[in-house]
This record gives sequence, C-alpha cells and structure tokens, in this order.
Amino acid sequence: MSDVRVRFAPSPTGALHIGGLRTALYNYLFARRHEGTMVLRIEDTDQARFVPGTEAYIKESLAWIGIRLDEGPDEGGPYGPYRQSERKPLYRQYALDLVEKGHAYYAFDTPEELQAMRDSLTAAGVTQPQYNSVTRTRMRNSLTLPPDEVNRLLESDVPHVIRLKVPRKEEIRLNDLIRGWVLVHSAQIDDKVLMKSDGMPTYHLANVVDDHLMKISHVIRGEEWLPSAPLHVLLYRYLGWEEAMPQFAHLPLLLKPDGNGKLSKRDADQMGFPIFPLDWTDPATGEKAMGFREAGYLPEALVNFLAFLGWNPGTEQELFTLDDLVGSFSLERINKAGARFDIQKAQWYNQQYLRRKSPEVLASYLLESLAGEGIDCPHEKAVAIAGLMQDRVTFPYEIWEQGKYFFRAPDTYDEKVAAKRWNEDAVRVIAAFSEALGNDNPADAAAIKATLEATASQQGVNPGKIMQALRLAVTGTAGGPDLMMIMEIIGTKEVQSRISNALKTLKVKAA
RNA sequence: GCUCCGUUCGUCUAGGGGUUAGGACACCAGAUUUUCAUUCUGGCAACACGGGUUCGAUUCCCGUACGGAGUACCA
Repeated sequence: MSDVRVRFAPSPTGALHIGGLRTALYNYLFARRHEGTMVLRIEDTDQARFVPGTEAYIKESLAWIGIRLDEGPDEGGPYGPYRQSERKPLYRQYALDLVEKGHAYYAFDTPEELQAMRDSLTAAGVTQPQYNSVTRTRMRNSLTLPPDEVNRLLESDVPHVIRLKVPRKEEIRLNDLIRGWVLVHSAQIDDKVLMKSDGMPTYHLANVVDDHLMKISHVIRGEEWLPSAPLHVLLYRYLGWEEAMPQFAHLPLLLKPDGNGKLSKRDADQMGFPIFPLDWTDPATGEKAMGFREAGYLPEALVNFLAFLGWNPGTEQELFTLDDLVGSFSLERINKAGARFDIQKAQWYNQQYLRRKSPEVLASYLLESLAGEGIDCPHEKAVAIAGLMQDRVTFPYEIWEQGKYFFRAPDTYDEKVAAKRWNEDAVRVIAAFSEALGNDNPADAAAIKATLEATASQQGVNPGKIMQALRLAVTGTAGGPDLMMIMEIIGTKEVQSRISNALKTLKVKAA
C-alpha cells in the first residue's frame, strides 16, 4: 500500500446519481492505480434530508460496478467510524480550537435576524448579501457582544452556531490537479457556518476534519465543490494542517444530452434512459426509477462508458475493462470541460461487452427471461439460441424479446412481408416442403436445408425466392438469424404446424 | 447580479506554434448476408468570435460571446 488514500463521500439523501457513480469510479481507479486505499465515508450531517435506505443502495451500486472498498462503515478500518453522524462528538473540539485561535466565533443570530440582514442589504443595493467581515460587526456574535454576555448565552444553551472568521483581504490560491492554479479573493467568501445549532458540523468542517484525520491524500470530487475549495484551504490553514493538506482534483460535470444544464433525472426520464445505477423507489413519495442494471446495462459497459466521460487514455483504444482502466488511469488526462451524456455510446459499449460473453452466460439471461414467462427450456437449447442471437442484440433481455418465436408460434405476421412475398410459388413450395419434412423426424439444419432445396427444385423455384415467405410462416417476422438453424431448434413437427397455420391464415397475393 | 470554471466534428474526444486537424458513437452510401442484425469498405462533419504576440496561431496572451457551477445552520 502506498500512502495514496482517497475517499468517496456521498451523503445519504437519495439514490446515487450516475455522476456520483463516476466520481466514485475515478476515486477507485486512482486508488488502485497507485496501490492506495479506497475509503467510503457517509456524510450524513444533514438530519433533515436523510433518506433511509440510501447507504445500502450506495454500497450495492458500488459493488455492482466492481468497486471494492478498503475502509468504510462495513469494512471498518483504522480511522473509523466512517459515518459522520457517529463522529459527531469529534468535530466540536476543532471548531472550538478555531474560536480559541481567533479564527472562528459564536453567532447567536436567529433565522429571522439573518433574513432581515439580507433583506436590508438587498434593499440597499448589495448584490451579494452575506455574513462577512463587514456585516458581522452588526450582528449578534461573540465579536460584537461583551464577553460576559457571550458566556451567559452559551451557559444558558441559547441556540448558536460557530462561524469561520474569514479574513477581509486575502488572496487564496490552490493548485487543482485538473485545473491548475485557482485564485480566489477572501472577500468572496462569507463567514461560513462550521457548527450548526443542532450540534452537527456543516459539510465544510466535517469534510476537512475527516479528510485530515483519515489521512486522505487526494480529494477527487465534482466541480460543484470548486468554489468552496478555497474555503477548505483556509480551514486547513487555521487548523494548522496546511502542510499535510490533500491535493484537490475537481471533476468536470455530466451535462444534459441536449440543451443546457447539468444532467438531471428529468432529462433521463424524458429521453427514456436511467440515471441511477440500480432500481430505486423513493421511500417518501413511492416514486420508482429504473436503474441501469435493471435496464439491461452490463456493469463493465457502464464502467467503460463512464470512465470515458471526461477521461481518455490518449490512445485509440476504446474498450477498457476495469483492470485495464486501473492500468492506464491518470488524473492528468481528465478533461476540464463538462461532458454531455450520450446514451447511444453507452448502448454501443453494452453491445460490445455483451458480444464478449460466453453463450452459457447469455443463456442464463435468456433462462431468466423465460422463467418470468413461465416457459421451461433445456439448458442446451438456451445456449444454442443465445449463440444465434449474440451478435444481434444490445441488451440481454432482447434475446427473449427478439427470439420469442423460438418458443411461441407467431400469432401475427409482418404484413409488409406477407404482401410482398406470400405468393403462389411460395405457398406451393412451402406446402410441399412441409410434407417432405415427413413425420416427426428430428433433423438438423443441414438436412432441413437439403430438403428445402430438393423441394424447391422439384417445383422449379429458386429456394431464395421463397425463403422470406418461409421465414414469415415460421417466425412471423422478416428478420432474424439463419432460418435453417431456427427450424432445427424449434423442431420439424413445430415447423409443420406453423406452416399449416400460415397456409390457413395468410392470403395469397393477387396475381 | 457577483465569483470561479470552461469552449476541437451533432456527441465523447486526440492533438498542439508550420498536421491532408486523428479516433470512437451517431448518421449516410456500398459490399457481404437468400432477410434483419453483425462484419467490412467508404462518406459527411470541428478548432466560438475579435484583437494581439509571431515569419506563421486552432495551439500562447487579452477581450467578447456562449455554456456550466457556486453564491444556505444542503451536501
């Protein structure tokens, strides 16, 4: 193990978004690439937004795409606990330390008072009304109140927060691994709340404290955090940890497939693709959302697709397994600009990986579909069908969807093909062919083909001329794998029955 | 509004002071397949704009436009 330690730190406020999954993936790839440690930390400091079940959902999602955790709530580890709610007692001392050093202060303002402050600033034409080095002098805090009044308030448990005392004029620099030097003036940063009145830390404090305590070496997170990164630098500095501060890498965002803005569940719903890795039912609303897994996406395809949304190896290789990615991944090759989410590319990856599965694995998908339909099927037959369908499908369930005729006689016929191909020659040859198949003789594709060719030539018709009509009679559709193989699999007796049915049902095209 | 970040084919991207600006997805066409799909071959298609710097800029710098994020006792 190297000293590379990264963490994925979601907050359990709902299903893990696909963008979050990519963040987790990049963290994981970086950790493995450098033989480092991958930590899962649950950032559940917001009790109001907590949604039960999400922690388990997150873990299952990570496991599904192959992310193995080294430390976390379940795995344990030397820096636990790994849920911030369980670390609650820990944070206050750091906030108090900051107060003592003069870098933070108590604030007793009520929500109403804060709102009044913002309103009056807005009315006075201030575009960015915030609690900062200027306005704090007019508020009720330990900077403005006499010390004994402050003590009295604290001792009588008056609700209060602890705020960071952001300096008035200071240039804050940070060297982001993806973006280079980022400069922000402290005047832009407000006096952020560090400890909430419910005794919980805010994200900023908890995050910095935990990253330090857990010896995180690289903070790899979404770009939405870039504006508050300078604040975090300030915290490291005032806590005396700047020397050991982790390196930052802010990832580009995932954008809507078309139009503007970042990818949302709404877009996904509208365009008919998932946005969550797994099926998810919102416990509050009961609203259900389909996951990539349930929609038929293979984890290796999703991983490959996600990895390439914002990163690429610099070669022309497109297909990368998780292990391949581990071997080539580097933060330097991550893009700066946001990436539009193109589901067609994801589908292409799915097709590629599906094609690389063994027929046995594909057969198990088919058997699963069949079980849902209440259809029994010998394993061997499923393997044969899967092999035939392998190059023709994008999703596992399509083996069943597109191959129903292996199990059920057609109840409708493609009208276009019927109109075009179901002619007198076809009817004559097909009827004769059915007869020539004999009584319940098992036959392989080659034998069936020979029978068909013999029958056709007897009737003086080129077999190619009637092939489509025969396919129509047997499958009801115009396309599909080799017809002889289909007939072998469904058996000659069934073929005869389907032909007889078609002869009765379909009308011969007028001459 | 303000701050920060960004901008190469429709999309994901490679590249980078002098290139026929490369690949992939999608799309179109041809070949193969008795069909459909696959596969193969080919095609369409991009450096946001304006100023600099330079012999030369898509590449470096500045501005503009456009896009994104942030601006909570949410993360």
